[in-house]
Amino acid sequence: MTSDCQKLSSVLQLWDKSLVVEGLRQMRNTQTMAELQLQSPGKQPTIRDVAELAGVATSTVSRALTKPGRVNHVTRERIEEAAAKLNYIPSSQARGLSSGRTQTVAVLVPDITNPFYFDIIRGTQHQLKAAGYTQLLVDTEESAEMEADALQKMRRSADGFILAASRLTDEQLTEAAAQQPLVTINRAPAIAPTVVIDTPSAIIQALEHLVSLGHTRICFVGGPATSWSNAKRWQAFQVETKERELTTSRVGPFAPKTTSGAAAADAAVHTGATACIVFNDLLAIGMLQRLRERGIRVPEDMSIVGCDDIFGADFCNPPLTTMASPIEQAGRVAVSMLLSRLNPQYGGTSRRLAVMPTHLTVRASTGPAPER
Amino acid sequence: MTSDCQKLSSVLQLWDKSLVVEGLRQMRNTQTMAELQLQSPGKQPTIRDVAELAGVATSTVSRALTKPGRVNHVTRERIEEAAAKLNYIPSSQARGLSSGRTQTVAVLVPDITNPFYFDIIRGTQHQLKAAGYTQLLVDTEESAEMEADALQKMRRSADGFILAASRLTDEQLTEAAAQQPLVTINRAPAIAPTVVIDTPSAIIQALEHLVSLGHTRICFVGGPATSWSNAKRWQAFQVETKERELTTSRVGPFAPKTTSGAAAADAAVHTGATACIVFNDLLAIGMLQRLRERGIRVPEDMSIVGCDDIFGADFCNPPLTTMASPIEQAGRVAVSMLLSRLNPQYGGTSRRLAVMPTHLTVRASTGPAPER
DNA sequence: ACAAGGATGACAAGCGATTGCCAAAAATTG
DNA sequence: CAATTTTTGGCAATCGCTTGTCATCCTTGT
Repeated sequence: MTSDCQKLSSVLQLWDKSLVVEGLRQMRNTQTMAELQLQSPGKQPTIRDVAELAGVATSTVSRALTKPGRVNHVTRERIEEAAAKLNYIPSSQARGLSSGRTQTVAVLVPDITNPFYFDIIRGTQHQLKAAGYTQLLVDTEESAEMEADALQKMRRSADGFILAASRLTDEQLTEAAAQQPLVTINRAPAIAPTVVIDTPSAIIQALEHLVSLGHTRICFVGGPATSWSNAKRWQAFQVETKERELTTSRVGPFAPKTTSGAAAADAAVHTGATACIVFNDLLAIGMLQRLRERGIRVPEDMSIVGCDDIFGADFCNPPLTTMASPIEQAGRVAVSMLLSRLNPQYGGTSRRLAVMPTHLTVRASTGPAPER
Repeated sequence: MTSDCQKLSSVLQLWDKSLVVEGLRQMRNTQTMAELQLQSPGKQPTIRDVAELAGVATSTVSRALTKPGRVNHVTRERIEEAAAKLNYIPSSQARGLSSGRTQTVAVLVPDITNPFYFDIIRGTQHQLKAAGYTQLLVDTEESAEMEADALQKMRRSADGFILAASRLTDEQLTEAAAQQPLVTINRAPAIAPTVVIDTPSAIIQALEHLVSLGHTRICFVGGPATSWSNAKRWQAFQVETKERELTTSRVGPFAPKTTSGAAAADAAVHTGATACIVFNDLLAIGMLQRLRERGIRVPEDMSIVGCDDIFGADFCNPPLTTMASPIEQAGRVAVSMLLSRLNPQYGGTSRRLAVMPTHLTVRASTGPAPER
């Protein structure tokens, strides 16, 4: 992959002249440590080792460590001490095998590189870790097939699933929800509990904002055809623009990536609209770039409203007016909905639907409609 | 979290008037399906079910599915057919228990929300999936302690580790490397195999670029104190600026976030430098914002060079000149280095060091030095 | 046609935990 | 102080799969 020796040595020289020597020295170290490890037979301490050291049965160790109260206070301390001394960590594999639960939740997102999902991932990650669960991140690459596949393949290895912006059909989703506990994000009309982001209401806010700036010809720049939120946003857009007697147009579908922005911008300009409501910020940012290239000024000639308020929306040029919502929190709520289903004993009232509020964040990409 | 009923219903109305009904209907569906499932005793088909259906022993099923060639061609087909019919998925738990390998690799990054790591994550994810491994993402929140902790806690559940920009001390790292297979990214002087991004050479390119633009007073804006790459970049900066007899200054350390950009910008301006080489793009973008607020023009009054070429570097204002490198590829290479260690049979020559090339991407944040 | 050898598949012993069941010990009660 | 209840901790059976060992069967060579 990289041309090696020559480049390497010059680089090393610059970085750390003693690297190679250092490496060798430490190599030797390892050797020694590895040997030390091999003295003890099975490398990792098992529950048996702990039991032996503490002078109890393995079952007692297991209970001491998982069922507080089931074991005498003082015995437990002795066990914990032994466990600590051996640096014992229970094998999640073995634990999962016998208990049937993996303490793992899989989070499926259409595209890891989309900053929108970053926030969701961060939210789920936090919440899951707090509950002692492990998160399994899966990138489904915008493909319903991969999504269904992952759902199948991992049904044994995850206790539950969180589907962000699922691309599955309603039937697939219903079926999947019957097979395993799952919570969706931004996908409401399904059997599964859902966290939705209230973008329709955001659309209203955006439209009012644009109307107040004097815009009358507004274009809806659509996202992926299979996206449920896209459909809902379009629906809200239609209803609201009709009420307000605005002239509308629609272009798309476009992939939710900055690279699709060029085509989207050109199409939008072609409609003659003076303002666009764009499926998401990624696309909107791409449009901004293209409009700038074409010499179309934002917001003087064209106003742009994005959606999601992702990383970057505040520092692009011009900064993007966008429909913001607590995405990270959506992730957290999704997790707690899922966990309350997985552990009905703890979980309080497990809701079937959570609606995350949205608000319009006005920045510099929207302005008064151009005079005609 | 959200005010419920009222808002909910209004939202539902807008979205899907039949949602509730729909929900109930599907609820019933599930009930039925769940019942169906309960008819078969153990819910998920096991290897035994497959063996029975195919008329062979479980061991044969196991071999047919994992050791191609060990089982007769025709028997295998029969088994595969049976497995497919039952929709059998082996339990990774059980498999791991007996085989001792989890087919899982943990990737530790200091901050999931940093776009730099996004690319790494994407790279590792791809490569791991291709090799049939599962990726476990861990956010260590820039903390050496959490990192060490995760390394301990997960040593049973992961076959190997990839540490991106590890915050561990050399001793900790050496110890960790002795305990389990691990590959580091951007952390060379350690026992473990490493993928480094050749930023020192990028620093040279950046300096040459700035010099060619007439800059003589250059400021190094430092990142986290515990960051190895930061140290190396500073080192390269020092060496190269001395050779070129430039006037230098250094500010920092700053957290690698846009929010730290304000302080960084103010400090940099205070040094009187006309150009900055900034630890990373995140910080640089933050500085850009602050400089703009303060009316300091970029690049007319001050040139800025970032590092990493992250998402956003191309559309911030002005677009950022930055030291780019194939980050995603770095992730991929790290994975293949790790896997070649985990599976010595396949793996070819397992390198101990891979150096990723860098190049300067010049955009609009650098320009001629201001006249004095 | 028979012995040697390789291919094939079954048996059974784990892997490291959990957990139902039960007996011994301790605490409570009358 | 005996009887009863409650704790406490051990035994052993699983969980679902892998793998070492070994018997069987089918090829071959002679």
